[in-house]
Amino acid sequence: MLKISQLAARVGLSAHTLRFYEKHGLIEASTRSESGYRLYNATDIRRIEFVKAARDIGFSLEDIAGLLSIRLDKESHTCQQVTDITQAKLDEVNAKIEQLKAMQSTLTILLESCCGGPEKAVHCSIMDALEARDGNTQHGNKHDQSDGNKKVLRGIGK
Amino acid sequence: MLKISQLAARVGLSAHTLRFYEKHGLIEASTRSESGYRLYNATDIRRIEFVKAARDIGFSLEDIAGLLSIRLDKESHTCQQVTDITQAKLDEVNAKIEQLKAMQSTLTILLESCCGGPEKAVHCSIMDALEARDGNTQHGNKHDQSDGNKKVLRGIGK
DNA sequence: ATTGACCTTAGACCATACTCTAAGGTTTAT
DNA sequence: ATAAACCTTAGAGTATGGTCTAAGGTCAAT
Repeated sequence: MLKISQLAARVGLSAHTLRFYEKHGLIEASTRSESGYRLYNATDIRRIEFVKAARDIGFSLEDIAGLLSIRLDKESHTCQQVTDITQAKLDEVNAKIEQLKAMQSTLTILLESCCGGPEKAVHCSIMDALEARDGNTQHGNKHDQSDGNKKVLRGIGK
Repeated sequence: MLKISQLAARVGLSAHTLRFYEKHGLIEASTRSESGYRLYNATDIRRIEFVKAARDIGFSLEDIAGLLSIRLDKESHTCQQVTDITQAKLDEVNAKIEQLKAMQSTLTILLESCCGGPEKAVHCSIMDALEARDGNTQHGNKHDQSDGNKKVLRGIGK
C-alpha cells in the first residue's frame, strides 16, 4: 500500500495532482490509514496509470472520465464507444492542426516579406500588412462568412 | 466619432471585448462624450483594426501589446524587432503542431488497432493499449528523459 | 521531547481570453 | 413622460488543468 507521495513518485504526477484528480472523480484510494492517510493498492495504481497513459496521449480529463467508466464495466460497453471517444479526439486534433497550419502559413509569408534587419520599422512590411488586413472594412457588414472558424487560435498554451 | 457598439459592429468584436482590450492597455477611445461615453475617431479605429488583424493571425494579446508599442514609434524600432516577435510566434506554432502530430499519430494507430464495432469492450485493443502503456514502470525511476516535452498537450481549447 | 518530513482539508491563485451581470445613468423615439 | 436601447463601472464567472497555501494533525528518528 503506497502513500500519496510514493504513488506520485511512481507514476510521475505530483501528490497535488493526484488529489486534484480525486476531487474530480477520476481516481480514488481504496483505503485510508487510521490517521486518514490515503493508501493505494495495486488496483488503485493500475487505474491511476491508466489515467496517466490517457493523459499523456492527449485525452482531456473529461475524455478520461468517459474511458474510465468503460473500463469499469467492459461487458456493458463496446469497442465502438471507445473508438467514438478516440475518433472525436482525433478530429479535434486534426482541426487544431489545420488552424495552426493556417497561422503557420500566414506567419511564414509575413516573415518572408520583411527584411528582418536593423532598418527602422517605418517601412516594415509586416507592420504594413497588419495595417492593411481588413477582415471586413466593407461598410455593409452583414453576415461575414469568414467568422465561424476564427477564434480558438490564440492562447497557444505555454 | 463612433460609440462603442458602432465600433464593435464595424470591427467584428463585441463591446465587451473592446472594453476588455482597453482594460489591458491595447486600445483606447481618444475622447469621451459629456456623459462619459467612449468616442472613437479614425485613428482609434485604425489601431483597433490593427489589433483585430494581429489577433486573427494568432498573436496573443501580449504579442499584440509588443507590436503596438512598435507601431506607436516606428522610428525607434527596427524590422528585426518585428520579425523577432513574428518568428517567436511561428516557433510556438510549429512546436504546437509537432505535439499535435504526435497525438494524431498515436490516436490513428489506436484507431487502426481496434475493430470499432459492437463487440464488448472486454477485448478492446485501445483499452488494452492504455492499460499497457508504461511511460515509466521502471522501479528505479531516476531522471526520465521523456518528460520535458509532455505537458501542454491536453486542453485543446474548444 | 522535539524536529523534520509527511499527511489532511478547503480554498485561493495561475494563465488566457473573454463573457456576462448588476446597478445605475443617458439618449432617442413615440 | 416613459420605454427601449444604449452607455458606464467594478467585479464575478467560464473553461482547462493544474499549483500552491494555510492551518493543522501524524510519524520516524534523534
